Amino acid sequence: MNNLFRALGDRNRFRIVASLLKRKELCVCQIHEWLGVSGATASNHLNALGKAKIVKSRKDGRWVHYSLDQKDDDLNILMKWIERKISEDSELLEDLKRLDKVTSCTPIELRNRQREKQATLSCC
Amino acid sequence: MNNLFRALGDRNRFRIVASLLKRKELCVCQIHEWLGVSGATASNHLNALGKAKIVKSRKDGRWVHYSLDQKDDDLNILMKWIERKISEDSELLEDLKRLDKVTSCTPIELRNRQREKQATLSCC
DNA sequence: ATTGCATTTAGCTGGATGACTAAATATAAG
DNA sequence: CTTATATTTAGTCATCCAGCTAAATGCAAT
Repeated sequence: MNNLFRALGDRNRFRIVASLLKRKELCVCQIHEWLGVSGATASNHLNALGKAKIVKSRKDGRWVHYSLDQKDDDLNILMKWIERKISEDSELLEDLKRLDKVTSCTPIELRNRQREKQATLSCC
Repeated sequence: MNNLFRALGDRNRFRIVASLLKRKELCVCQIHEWLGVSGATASNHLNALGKAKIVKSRKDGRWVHYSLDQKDDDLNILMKWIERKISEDSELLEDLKRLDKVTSCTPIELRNRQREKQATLSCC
């Protein structure tokens, strides 16, 4: 029981949950970039959240996308509670704004753009 | 925000919260006895929960009684959620049964009984 | 005042854990 | 097949923290 709270008690893991409440699905490299920690550390945190049944993963080529695991109804209620608290937390909201910058110019999209516009040589 | 969860993430602090959901008010020595940790450790955990605004204390002579701080409505909602989860957690329920043994023969009551029945010399 | 008990504070220690880098694995693209 | 990239795993290190004991504080009863 307390393991759930332990998983949510780490600042960066909590930020991950907050980001997934906002963006539904994020890959490891996006989270790694947003948190400002190494990819390995991001991966470890996501693994910890997975063991706590808070998130689930989906493999897509060489990327692994994580999202909130919504199988448990009680946990969904808790997540709603957290979501509401976040909406009152200006510091965290500010933090989450920076998430947009990461997701608007993600490695995936970057690669796609590069592939599409290879001839024109335009880049973000 | 995550500090709340961090406070709840420790096994013994979570047990304290569970005990206070069940018994409304407990003194340090009762918690110390039930948790099976030193009085100093119990005191430290209660202090940590106090800083997280989860519990409040009331001084009564040489004893300090702790109870859930119910000033924050959002926190009350979370506590209700926790209470419901506890009611489904057989291991923790079993754990809480042992709390009755402590509270039914607490230092306070023990002292009172000793004082009252000093002549008869009967004791639990 | 002195003694005794409840609690807190201070100081210490071992274990847990979050961070890193490097190496291993997996997959996609050339 | 080779190279490049994403992720995970392994190993290391520094820090945090829960536990302890001992000492200090606060209170009440003798």
